[in-house]
Amino acid sequence: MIPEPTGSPRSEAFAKIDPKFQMTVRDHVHRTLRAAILAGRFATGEKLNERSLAEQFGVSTTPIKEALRQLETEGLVEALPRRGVIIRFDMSWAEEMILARAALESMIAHLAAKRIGKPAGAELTAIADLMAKATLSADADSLVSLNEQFHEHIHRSSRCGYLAKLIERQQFYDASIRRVIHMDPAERQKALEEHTAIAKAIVTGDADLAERQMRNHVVRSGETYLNIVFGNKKDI
Amino acid sequence: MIPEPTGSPRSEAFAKIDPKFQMTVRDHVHRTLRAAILAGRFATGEKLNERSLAEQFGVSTTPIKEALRQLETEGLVEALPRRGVIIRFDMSWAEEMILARAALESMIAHLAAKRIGKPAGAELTAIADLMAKATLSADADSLVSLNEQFHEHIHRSSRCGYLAKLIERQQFYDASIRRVIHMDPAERQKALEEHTAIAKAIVTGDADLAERQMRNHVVRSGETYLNIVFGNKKDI
DNA sequence: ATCTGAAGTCTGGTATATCAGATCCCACAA
DNA sequence: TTGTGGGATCTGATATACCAGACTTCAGAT
Repeated sequence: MIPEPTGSPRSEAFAKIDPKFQMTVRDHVHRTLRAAILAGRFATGEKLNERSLAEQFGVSTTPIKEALRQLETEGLVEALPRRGVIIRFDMSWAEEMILARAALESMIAHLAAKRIGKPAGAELTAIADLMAKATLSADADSLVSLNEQFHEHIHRSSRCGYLAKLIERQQFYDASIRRVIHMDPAERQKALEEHTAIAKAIVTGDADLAERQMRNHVVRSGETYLNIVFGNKKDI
Repeated sequence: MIPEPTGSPRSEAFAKIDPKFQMTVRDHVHRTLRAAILAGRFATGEKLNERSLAEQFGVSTTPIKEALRQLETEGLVEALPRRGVIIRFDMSWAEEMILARAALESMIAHLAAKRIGKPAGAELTAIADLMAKATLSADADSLVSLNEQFHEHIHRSSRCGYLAKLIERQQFYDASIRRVIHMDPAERQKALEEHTAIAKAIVTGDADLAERQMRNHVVRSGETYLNIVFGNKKDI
């Protein structure tokens, strides 16, 4: 994610830092609350109090309000005008987030298969090869990182900025949970097979196949995450 | 969209008004800005000034900031910390919104085909029949309304709240533009055929067919809208 | 003429104040 | 006991104040 310098005059020039990296209070609140919600630390329907949150974070209500507005647009909380916001997240919501990601990620895989070039295709294959190695050596940390690179590379190859952004918001598990999933040898092997197949389909330009395989991959692995996060309970 | 009373004691009882209907300043600003952006009244990369917007709307900057936060999460503007927000919308963004909607709407059609019951299926068929009548009589206004009902009904039948919400945000054209599109007899006929086919696939429970047809419908009609809004110019 | 950098200005980020709708409580009447 | 209603309280919505980072400008140096 390091931005490339736009025609650096000297080879020793440093890359510009991306303004996005700067942290503001509202972003911190947003990320923290989002993580807490997705971790199930609030019950669906639970009310959030702006003043109380402001006090807990040790800030004023202004950045809290802005963070809540973002969560609202993401669909994780619901705003009842003049009454406050309530949590809107449970297992069924997570299931739908998986479906949304499956739909979008498969669409982007389809486009990537159509639009990827020779060099980018080679890179994708290279990432898949590294995944194969990491799977053999049971290197969970590398797998988590490679997984990210893999999907990120496909996003870039599709040249779809909007879709890529949209997909980012459909993730309800974080890196620590991803690490857990990669500890299981069977799961590791399954994921590798899927990734390899997806890479092959994309590189060979088989858009429809890439789409189907990506969708199945996201749904299947998503269900695995679902079981980890919600502990197999199919209640409610 | 009238909420049904939860066990009204008297048949004469009034239905509760949905709190969502209440309008707040930030919602008004949000909708207005969103419509303006989608109507192409700002150039991509153009900077928005909070104080200037506040003055134009005749309000303080607080609701403006909140509205901008929502637009940011929707992906229509980009926030550069401590530097402001810039517009992020052009034809390619609109194209991706169509693809997103196609992906999500087809996923929801798939689920609706699996989950719809007898009575809801009959209602869907009824809506399709009304569409046929309105198409024959060239009633553009009814078609716009029925179109909304049609998709809304499928959303409800899929029992997917999150996906339905997500889809709502992928619309870059408003009712007035929809009316324009329904003025064209050829387009009207094409849309009717697609709607009829989708309804049939859903009612008969053919999930995969419903999915494919919905996707093609959204992409095709989306391209028509694209041509109207961006006037066929394939530049940039 | 070009570059540097210090001062001034602009503008987003945060804190605080105020208002009004929503909710809660409890006395009082039927 | 149950239900009504008025007032106290809570809390979200909005306005305003203030600070600090970002940008602009321009004088002075090279």
